[in-house]
Formats: sequence, structure tokens, C-alpha cells
Amino acid sequence: MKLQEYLKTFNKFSDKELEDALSFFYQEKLKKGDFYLKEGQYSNKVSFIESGLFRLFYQVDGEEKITLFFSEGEFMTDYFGYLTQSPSVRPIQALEDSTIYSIDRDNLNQLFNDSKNWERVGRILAESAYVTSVHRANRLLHDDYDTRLSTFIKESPSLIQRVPQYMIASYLNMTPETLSRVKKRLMQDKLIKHTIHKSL
Amino acid sequence: MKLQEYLKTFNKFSDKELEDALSFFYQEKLKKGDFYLKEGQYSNKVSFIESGLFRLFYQVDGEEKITLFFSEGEFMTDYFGYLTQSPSVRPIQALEDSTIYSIDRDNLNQLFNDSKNWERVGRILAESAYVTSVHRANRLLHDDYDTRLSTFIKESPSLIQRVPQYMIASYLNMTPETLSRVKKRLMQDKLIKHTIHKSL
DNA sequence: ATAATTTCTTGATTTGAATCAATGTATTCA
DNA sequence: TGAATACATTGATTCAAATCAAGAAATTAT
Repeated sequence: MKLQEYLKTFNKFSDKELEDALSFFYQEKLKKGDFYLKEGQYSNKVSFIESGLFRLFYQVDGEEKITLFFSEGEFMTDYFGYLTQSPSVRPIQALEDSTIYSIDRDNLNQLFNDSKNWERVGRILAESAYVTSVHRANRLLHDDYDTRLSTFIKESPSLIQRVPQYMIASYLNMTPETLSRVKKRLMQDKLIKHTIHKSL
Repeated sequence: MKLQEYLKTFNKFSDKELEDALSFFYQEKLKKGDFYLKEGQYSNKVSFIESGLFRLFYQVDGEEKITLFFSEGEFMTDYFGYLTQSPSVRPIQALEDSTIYSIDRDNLNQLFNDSKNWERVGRILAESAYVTSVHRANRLLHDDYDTRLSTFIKESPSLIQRVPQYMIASYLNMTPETLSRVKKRLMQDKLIKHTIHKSL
């Protein structure tokens, strides 16, 4: 999806509102492995992903815990760091070559200030970030291992194909060994037969 | 804190904006044990807690898992249900006699529509709900048991006095037995000597 | 004040996922 | 294409928290 179409899904903008906004965004291209945001940097922009895939993770004594994936057609940022204006403890790294369009904090704030419609977009984005976050937290805290995997497969079938299994394990808060065993169990029970092509 | 003071902390409102808003809020009083929101009901209001204490929880096969406490000086709602407009799976119950001021969804939307300042409050509330949610999720997912308890004591000393220990256990995603043992460990290590008066 | 109930503690046992370790299978890159 | 590296599976063992089970302490009601 293109940025302009995406913006239009949030609100009815005047031509001027849309033009003003688009003029603030600038293109960036990242190669697989590049960091969109490094640990310790400040998160001062928000980016629309035109194509590609990223992971937001953090390190806890050497281990990398994946918190979130971002893929094409979504806004990406370390939103926690962005909102709290604290140095990021959650680097964001490209898992594929990617093309994104970014807007800096100051320009985004200017949009918010200049236009009620944009202020509304800010609210809607915050609200949906909240819903996503709660949803994920409830999953990880209260669902058992089998449910966690099968729900993930149902909700994010494309990621199964694009992301190494050990990263999915990390995202689902389990070890790679456990994920492998859970997967085996589910396949024996024929619960996920058709969805995991990659490994069949 | 009073509602009016609280609202002023969010933004510079004109007298009219403030009056319009206040006229929408209505007082409610709940007794300990009363439900602010029952399972299956729609969450269609937001309330400011002038005094009292509530828990938001949900049931998973008979067990009650506490997700959040709300206390005086805060806004309360099942925000997930409110935003998704789905029947609540997270009842909210008063843990103490409480006085609250509520505003219904339609009126809140009207404020948002009529005033950019109020739209901004909507954004700020969503943003801070997001920060809280992520913060809590990271705690529960990645901190060990001792850290979970000692952080809670540090951040919410008053709740330790007001809430039965088994509810805190639930909030921290552990069993009451485990919490009891963690507490004992921490006290032996003198890490929390002065903070848990209740049980000393 | 005493009984009843709720909440908390402590010990013994079970359990299921993490860890450790090895082997097998894919991808990547000269 | 073959070697090297990264990733996935499988088995054996360990371990920490859940569960089970009493009993003790605190709170509430009469």
C-alpha cells in the first residue's frame, strides 16, 4: 500500500491537509540487517512501511527478546520511546530490504497543532497501539503454549514464511526448542496442517 | 483530587470548554463489591475516580486474573472494550466504597468533535494508556518474581495496604503461595523491610 | 469476646518448560 | 558445488513454580 492511500483510511482530509503532510515525509531505504533505530538513540520519527519487514526487540543479559514485528502497510516506531522521550532500549532492525517513508517528531507535532483532523489521527493511532499492546499482553500472559502458536499462525500466516522460527519463538515468549515441540504436537493433532508450508 | 483540577492538568481549556465538559459528567457512588461494569456489558463510559478503589479482572476457567487497579485521581474504564466496542470480558468491581464522575461515550465524542483541545486530551489519554500497558506487559513478561514484587511495592506502596495479598499475587501473575514465599525471601534479605507495614 | 470466615503461610509433591547436548537439515557464500 | 554457517529437531536432565494439603493468623460478623 502507498502512504497516501493509507493516510486516507484514517480521516477525510482536505487536499491541503494531505499535501502538507506528504511534504513532511521523506523516503528511506534499508538493507536487511540495518538498524532503523539503535539502542540508546532517541526515537524521534514515525515511519510508514511501503515494503519490508522489521523487528523491535530488546536485550536482556545477552538474549534478544522480540516484542513486535512491523511489516508493509503499517506505521512503525518505538512508540514507547517516542512517547516517553527516553533513549531507546528497544532497537528496531530490518529483517528484509525495506522502503519506508518517515516523518520527524517536530513536523508531526506541527500537523497535530495545525489541524484537528491530524490531531484525530494521533488519537486513533495511539488508541490502536493500545489495543494491539493489550491484546498481545493478554495472549502472552494467559494463553498456554499451544494456543499461543496456533493463534499466531492464524493471525500472522505470512510471518511464518518470512521469519526464522527462533524469532517467532522469542516473540511468543518461549524457547526455540519448546516452539519446535509445540509445532510437532499441533501437526500431529492436524491442527495446523495446511498453514506451515515452510516446514512441511 | 477533584475532577475539575484533574482536567486542567491535561490542557489549557477555555472557561466554556471546561463548563461544557463538566456538565456532561454525572456522579455515581458504589459500595465495596459493587460492579462498575459486568461481564458481557458494553463499556460506554469513562469515569474519574474521586475516591475509592477498583479492580479490572477477568475470568479464565473459574480463576480471576487481575489486570489493573484503578484508584482515586485516575480515569477508569475498560478501555479495550470501550475502544473495540465489544462486550466486556473484563468486569470492573469496587474494592472500596467509591465516588466517581462518569461521562458517556456520546458526550465524550461530542467534546472531541467540538473542540480541538478535547481531541488532544483524547490523544494524550490514549498515549498514556499505551505507555502503562507496555510497561506492565514488559514487567510481567521479563522480570523475575522477586523483581516483580519489589517493583510493585516501590511503585504502588498504598495498594499494598489496601488490597488483599492474593489479589496482588494475581496482578503480578503468580500464585498466592509464591507471592508469600517471594515476600519472605525479600524480607530476609531486608530489601523491603520498611514498606510492607501491613504484614510486619 | 467469640465464632465463623477469609486470608496467609509453610511443607511436600508434581509438572512442564528451560537448559544442556547432540544430531540433523537448510541456507548462504566462496 | 561444496564447505561453512545458521537453523531446527530430538532426547535427557534440571529446576522453579504450580499444585495439593494442612494449619496459622487475621479479619469480619454476631
